[in-house]
Amino acid sequence: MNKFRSHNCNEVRKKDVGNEILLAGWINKKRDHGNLLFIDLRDNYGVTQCIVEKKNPHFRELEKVQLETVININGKVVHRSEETVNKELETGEVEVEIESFNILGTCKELPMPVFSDQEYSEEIRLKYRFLDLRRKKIHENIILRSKVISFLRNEMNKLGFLEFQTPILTSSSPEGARDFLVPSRLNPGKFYALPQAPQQFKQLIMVSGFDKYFQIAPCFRDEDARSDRSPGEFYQLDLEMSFVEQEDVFKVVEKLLVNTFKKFSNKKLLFEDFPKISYSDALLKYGSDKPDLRNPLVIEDITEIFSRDDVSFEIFKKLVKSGSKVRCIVTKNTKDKPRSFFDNIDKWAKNEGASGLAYFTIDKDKKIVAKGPVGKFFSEDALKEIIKKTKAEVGDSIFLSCDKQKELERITSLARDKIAKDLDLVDENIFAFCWIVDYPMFEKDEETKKINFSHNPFSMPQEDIEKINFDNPLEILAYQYDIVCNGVELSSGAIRNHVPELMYKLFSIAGYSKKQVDDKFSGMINALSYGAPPHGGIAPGIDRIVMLLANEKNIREVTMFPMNQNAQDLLMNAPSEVTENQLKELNLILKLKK
RNA sequence: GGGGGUGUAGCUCAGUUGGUUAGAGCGAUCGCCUGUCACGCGAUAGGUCGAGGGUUCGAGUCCCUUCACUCCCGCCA
Repeated sequence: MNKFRSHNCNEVRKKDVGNEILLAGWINKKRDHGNLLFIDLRDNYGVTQCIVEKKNPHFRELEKVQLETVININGKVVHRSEETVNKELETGEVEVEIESFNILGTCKELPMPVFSDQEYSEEIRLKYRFLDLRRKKIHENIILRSKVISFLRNEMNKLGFLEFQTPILTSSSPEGARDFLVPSRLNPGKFYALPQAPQQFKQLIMVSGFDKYFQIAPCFRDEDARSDRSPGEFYQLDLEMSFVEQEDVFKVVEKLLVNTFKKFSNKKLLFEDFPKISYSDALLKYGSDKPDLRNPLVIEDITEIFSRDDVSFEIFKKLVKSGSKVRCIVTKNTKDKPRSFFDNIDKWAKNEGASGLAYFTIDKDKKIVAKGPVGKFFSEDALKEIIKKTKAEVGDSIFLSCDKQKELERITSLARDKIAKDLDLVDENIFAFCWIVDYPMFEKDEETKKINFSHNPFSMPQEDIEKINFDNPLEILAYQYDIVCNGVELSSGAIRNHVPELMYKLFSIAGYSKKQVDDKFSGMINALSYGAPPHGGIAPGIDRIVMLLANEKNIREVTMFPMNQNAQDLLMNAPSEVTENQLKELNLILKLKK
């Protein structure tokens, strides 16, 4: 037995009654009855109630000890009387009669309470993260994170994947996010970049013949934060496999995620075989490439209805003539919803920058009619056509929006969420996974009209090289895929392009010369010329997986030491200024914007 | 870079139409209390109302500027 403790704070049970024990931990809570003092002692494992009476010579001293002071006590384990058993506590049938104690770590007046369910500002939580992390919920989240990572690592090992580390100081790449740069002392004027992902390294590992690789990989991207996106750094379960097709990757990852989510959550999985939705379908049916499939609402395109002569909705008809589209969302059996339900949604849409959401409800007397402000614009035949197209029924309502495709996707996607929320259609108690597949290789920047890679420039186009129509680059689809769960993008992956000539060709479409490709991707393009196996992989985001499992809406709740929105670490005071000498060694001169 | 929200005691918050000395709970300090588990009771201390400027006889409250935190857009192969 060591000098601090014989048991942890969640171990003592009835069987220990009568024994002298040593406990160590933080003072979670005191209840001082004047002649009787209760002390809840807390550690990583739990809480044990300790008790001391006035006759004990240490009583006065213990009464004065601050909360969150670290002490150890020795004392005798005793039964609690039946009325005083605490069922909330695993150790609640017993308590420890303190005989003596030591203060191991004193505690000043707390800037924020530890034992409290109150919420605190991020600022104080991050500044005193070590206190925040003592609190039950986040403490458990971080433990969950550890367990999830161990589990993933173990599963990967079982599947025959080898874990390798890849460099943290590497080279800047032209595609993708902004890099974090590190100046090189030995190479004046040159910079390393922190890896945005070990993308090129994992491909090199495949070219090196290792067959199956994984890593719990830190990734660094200098982009602005969101609630589900830490500034600076995050972790991926990075994996890559040789001699695989898309389906082989799917099989591995699907099973891995199903096992993980079943093990660490009680929520139901809506699909154990993840549905595969093409990128273009996703944008049509959900307005987004990260649809929340818990939401049953689906968007339908009914543009063609507005070229009919028996539809007199002139505003939409005019817009359609000039290239806009009309899409709609059908809500089941909403004919008895009050006017305010519809008007609120219309008002909400206007607030979101749309021109509003038109709506009508399908009803039937002798014939099918549309009720609502725009109902009168549709003939019975037109309504029948809409019903056929959207599978709507009498009693359903239809919300319509008309705009240019991109804006229309944006607003219908938001409307889908909003309407589902108002109608309470989303079951919070399930996980709905899906694959988004068939991403286009390229996209057009609407402003510059330039063709860019839409996702990963190293992805393999789907056609045979000879059949690819390079004159229509926007039509080229790639073996590129995402996993989405409950509307959260969890991973991105691809079958990689391992053919150098094809790589040069694709980069040339995005405006890179052969020389630029050779310069920027020298390691990889060179490696591909010396016997590269076909290979592919994916990289599920660990922080987001844990966020979903912990039922949290913010990534900082599952990150031990996160930075704030301005990418500052308030605890360690980073980033910070450096000395003149450090700058000089690095051949740097600061020229700050005023 | 842009838009929204928030900012009052150590912490969480209230503060009316602009009106006397800015309040509560928790925490801290002191006192009382032998069965609590959010113990209870009493008292005390604790405030640049984020900062600066303006309007006004008078500003926590209205206006302008600015800062911090946060959410969103842009960005995130």
